[in-house]
Amino acid sequence: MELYDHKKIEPKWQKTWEKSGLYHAKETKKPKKYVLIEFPYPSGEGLHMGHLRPFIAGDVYSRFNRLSGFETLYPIGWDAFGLPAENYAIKNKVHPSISTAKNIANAKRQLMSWGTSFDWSREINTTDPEYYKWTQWLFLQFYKKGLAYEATGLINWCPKDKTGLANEEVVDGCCERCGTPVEKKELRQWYLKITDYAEKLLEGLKTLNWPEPVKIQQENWIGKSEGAEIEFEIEGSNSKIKVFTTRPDTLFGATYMVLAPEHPLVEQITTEQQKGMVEKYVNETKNKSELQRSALEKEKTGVFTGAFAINPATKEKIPVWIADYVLGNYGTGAIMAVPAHDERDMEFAKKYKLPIKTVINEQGKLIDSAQYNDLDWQEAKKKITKDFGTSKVQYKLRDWVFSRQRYWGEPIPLIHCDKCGIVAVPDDQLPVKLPDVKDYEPTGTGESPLAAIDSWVNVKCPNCDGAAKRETNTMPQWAGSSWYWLRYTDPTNDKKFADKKKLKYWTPVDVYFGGMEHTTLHLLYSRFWNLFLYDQKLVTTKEAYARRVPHGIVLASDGEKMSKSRGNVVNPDVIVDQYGADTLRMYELFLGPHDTSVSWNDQGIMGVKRFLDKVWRYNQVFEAGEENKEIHKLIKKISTDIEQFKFNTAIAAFMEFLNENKQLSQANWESFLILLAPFAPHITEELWHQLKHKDSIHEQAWPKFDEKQVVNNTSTIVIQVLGKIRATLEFPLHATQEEVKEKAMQDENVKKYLEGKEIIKEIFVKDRLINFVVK
RNA sequence: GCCUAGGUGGCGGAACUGGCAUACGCAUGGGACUUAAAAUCCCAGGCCCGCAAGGGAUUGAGGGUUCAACUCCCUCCCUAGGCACCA
Repeated sequence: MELYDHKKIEPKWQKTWEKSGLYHAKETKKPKKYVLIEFPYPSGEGLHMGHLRPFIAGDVYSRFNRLSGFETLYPIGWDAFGLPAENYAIKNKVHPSISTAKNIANAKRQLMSWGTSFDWSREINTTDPEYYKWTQWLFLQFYKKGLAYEATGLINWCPKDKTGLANEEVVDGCCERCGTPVEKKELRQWYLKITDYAEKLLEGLKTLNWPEPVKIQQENWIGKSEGAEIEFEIEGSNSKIKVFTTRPDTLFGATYMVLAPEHPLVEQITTEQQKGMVEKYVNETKNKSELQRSALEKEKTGVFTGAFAINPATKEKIPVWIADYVLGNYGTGAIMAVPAHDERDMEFAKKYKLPIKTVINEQGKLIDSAQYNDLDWQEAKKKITKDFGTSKVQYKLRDWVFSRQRYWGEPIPLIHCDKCGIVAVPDDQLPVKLPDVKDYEPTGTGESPLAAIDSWVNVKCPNCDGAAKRETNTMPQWAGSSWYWLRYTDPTNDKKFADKKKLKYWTPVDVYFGGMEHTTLHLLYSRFWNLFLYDQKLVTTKEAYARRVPHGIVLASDGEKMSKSRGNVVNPDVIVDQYGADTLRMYELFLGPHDTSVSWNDQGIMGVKRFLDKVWRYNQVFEAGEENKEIHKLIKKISTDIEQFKFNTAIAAFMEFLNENKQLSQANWESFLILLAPFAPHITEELWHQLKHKDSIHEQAWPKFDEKQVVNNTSTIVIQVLGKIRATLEFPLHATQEEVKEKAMQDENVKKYLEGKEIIKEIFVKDRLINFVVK
């Protein structure tokens, strides 16, 4: 008997499928399914086990839907702009487009070798000018609606390398490459006004079929809070300090104020005497990250400015401090501190011996608050807001820094003209192509390497024809991924980013597989783009992704993250070579539940390999037996498990079925193979053809089950005495309490525990158990 | 620090809406086949006591609710993801 030779059979079918265009999606009369995975970044190391998880899950789901009669779109592309390619270019003087093309070819080979059913006819690449033309065009729509604006912002700055650094390149506050302590540098930046969409982003969440934790995390990230803005006068100054507070009802308990060190009033109000200390403190915090500032919870620090404000309620003089636990970019950058009712304020007040005044009692009623005494705090919140301030809704969400001082990104398609100001590049001049450069080295000024290319920078103003300069910032990597699923519906259109009819057929994405780590950034950013485009009537659905299926990361066998430096990376190529793609696919799914992180370990892979060998042998010696009702249970189990993305238990069910059913009818066996086809597409296709079929197994109809065949006709009932199991007995389905009790009483072991006891209570759960409570 | 999730045999994991904890797989032990090995097939145990029948304990730790808790509640410990320039 011939053994299953994956090295021969798998590539054979991969070629056949590619040639026949089996997985190409078309706009048809059939109902559609749009299955999406987060498109990969083509790194030099190739795809790893982490990519396998969502890609195979998406593949199984897509194949299942095709078999179930849906026109199914499962597209793929490359999110290819980004930091590693640029850093590689600096080091090795290789143009990023060359290293990227090489990496894409390798990753594509890997994806093919896994037997994935991507529609390669729709492949896209964010670094392709035909693609980023539309990324630029879409950016201009934001710009034209006033949702893109310029402002200064702080970047990480390495004073030795004279270059800006990404957060990832900063290790323990120092430059990753040279170890120099990183400073902050103020630079001109472009922002997208995502905060304008805070409310819509929140509203939309309610309509989505997403896991609750993902929704909650986005909700908390947006961080809506309702409160009041209150102004405090400064003694001996015309300026006022404006604060935002969610608890205006505690105004009478505000015993001091705190400004963020970067607050614009700091310089103005600091007294001569305190000046030295304040400046020192401001400089120290400048180079702390926000994380450090809020993490150093235990050691809160601050300095007194020497100035006093007037509490508008009590008219008392209260000191104004600065402290880095107040952040400049949240609220107004200043707080009224109420130590009695806020933990952080309390800690700070204790440390610096500031007064603490309780204004709300245990029943939630106001005390020591003049005419508001005895009011419930919620009632008081309304009244005090009205009397001393204005009500205000505040979000934690901040506007999105949309520029990078780097080469390998989409140029921002704007032109600076002395006469006309900022002018958008006209549509017919898009794309603004990235020029070829010889040097990727940083300019030393913090500007993008593009700024050094005079021939590219100097242009005529599209408005007045006068001398003008191009914007030299590029977009962040997020840009290309903020709309890519729309392009898949119409990837070669050169008139529009996508045809509306095609958008209408395919969108929204039905299921989006992706990592938990993308919850608050990519997932929120791309929802924002879609909501905006919907308002511009450019797309046909409000929300981009109807359903989100997060997955856990694949850890190494030591439970740590796979990484080159730890030397624990498992290369999928090796597994494909040794065991075959079908084994790799099934083992990866069998490792554990889709949404939790799993540890890869090579040992268990033999179990799956043995199972597939068993399937192979079963087919070789196949002799038709009798119809078996067990297949109905299996069809139901596999169908519901795939729909719930419980792939590991589906595979267990396949194994159990084959262990227990040594004989099957021809029809039952063929059903089994079709059920298995989404998981192990190669071996099932081969066996299907061995059974003398001419067409592909992946074009068959998903088997149906008969609900009547699924139910058992007996039930195993557990007999408990005082909650402890003393026997398990078989009964016909739906046995009554009397029947169960009667038989249970005859059981020797049960008798032993009932002897001499009085039954004071019986709990009976139909077809499950009976519990005798005795005294 | 803040937001989100998780902790079950030697290992990966299963368990409906509170109702037989440990399905399935790995590893382990025994047996069959074989000159032998591999492959394959069959069986077993899982922590403690017992030859066995059986009994007891057990789902990160401690407490609570319940006839009944992996599941619900409280406190604590540990791990993972995110924290806005990695994507």
